[in-house]
Amino acid sequence: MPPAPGKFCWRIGPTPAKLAEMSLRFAILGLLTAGELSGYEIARRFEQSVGYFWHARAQQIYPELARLESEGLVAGRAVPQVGKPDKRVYTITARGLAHLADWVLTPSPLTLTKDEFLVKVWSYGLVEPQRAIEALATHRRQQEERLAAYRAIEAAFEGADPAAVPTAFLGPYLTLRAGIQFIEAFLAWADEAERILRARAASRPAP
Amino acid sequence: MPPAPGKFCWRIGPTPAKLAEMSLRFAILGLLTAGELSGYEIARRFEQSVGYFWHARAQQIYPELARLESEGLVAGRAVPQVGKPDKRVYTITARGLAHLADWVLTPSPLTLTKDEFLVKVWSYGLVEPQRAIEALATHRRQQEERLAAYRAIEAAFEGADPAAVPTAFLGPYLTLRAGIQFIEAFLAWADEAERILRARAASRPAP
DNA sequence: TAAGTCATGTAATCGGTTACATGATTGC
DNA sequence: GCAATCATGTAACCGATTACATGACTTA
Repeated sequence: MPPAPGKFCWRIGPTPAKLAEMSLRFAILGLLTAGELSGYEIARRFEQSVGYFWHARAQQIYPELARLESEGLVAGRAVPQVGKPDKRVYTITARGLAHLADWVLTPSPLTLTKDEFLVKVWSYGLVEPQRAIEALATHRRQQEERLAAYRAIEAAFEGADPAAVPTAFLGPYLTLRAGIQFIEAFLAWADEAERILRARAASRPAP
Repeated sequence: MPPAPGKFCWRIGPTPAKLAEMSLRFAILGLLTAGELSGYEIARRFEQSVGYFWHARAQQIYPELARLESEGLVAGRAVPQVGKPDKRVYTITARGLAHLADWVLTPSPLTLTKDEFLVKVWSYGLVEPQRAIEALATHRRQQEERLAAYRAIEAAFEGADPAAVPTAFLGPYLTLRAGIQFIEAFLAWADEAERILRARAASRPAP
């Protein structure tokens, strides 16, 4: 017997909230608009530029691809290989494309950020300013490395008029620019924070 | 019988990766450095400014407080109330404070963002520029609202020399500034994106 | 011979959400 | 009478991670 319906809510199937939040399938569909990819290749993309705003491990991708195929949103095809394991590559179907285009225009709630580093910054008052400055510099270096990687990708678009980027590259270009601008904002904030921490280190030397 | 140890890894207890990632307990400890709070009050804080970089629902907070207390990192105290349900308030202990101060200086990996909105932007090439512009504007409005809320909080610090903020408010001030600067970066990006989309809408009118 | 890449998966677990329960008080 | 606020929890579920398994080929 199914669980008894709640006092104020009778439902059949998954909750609307869940249906509205399944970004993984759309991230995969989005990647497939650029062409045929295997699960393995999709996993690689999530480690690169796309990783700035979404990520998934291989173990999540393979079952999701199978689900998408069973729903007719993607079509799989086995590809025999020599010297490498055989693979299965997927193409987005017309239905998949329509499904994605619908979803793209639906409003998104503000992202619920979970930033471990900022949780630490929240308690910077507890530690010696000099130690905080060092921790900040460590994090800054990581962000600078990522910025350099994104700038290298951006160079591929260089010279082209941003307004005339081929349609297939419009989304990738816009999200890349978002990534670059957010990292630059972090660096500007880090400068400000360091100035404040230095002033405190000077006025209250380590005990 | 416990599961047989793997080929390359014998372990006892939770994995190191998990131990290094439990930010919720430290977010709670961080909130308690400002003074005694109940689980309910902590949940409220996660809905406000702290929510910019961490969040948790009440159902997660109550068990975590119990765990923190059993580990001696916080101390709970029952408070009888009239006209309201009784509550239990928690104070951070000396051990909890030391534990938090240690963690604050450990390096953090770059945050693995999951931004549903940017997943949509990735596929903006699929839709009419005019529809994309509208979707962008909707999201922009939400960000502007949040910015206004943060600016109101910032006003409380106004006039004070940022370098001379009381130590207890240093972390909160720095994270608030981070939130403000990230939203401003989003707005600057949204301007750029809108310009690009407008240029495309003009050159290729709706079919 | 050890580590790394290509390629796809299963099993156990965990962190977090949704739904629900309870119950007094205050405001519309 | 209905909804909202204050206050604390349990149970079921799900999305995601960790660990592990397999196996051929390449590079140091």
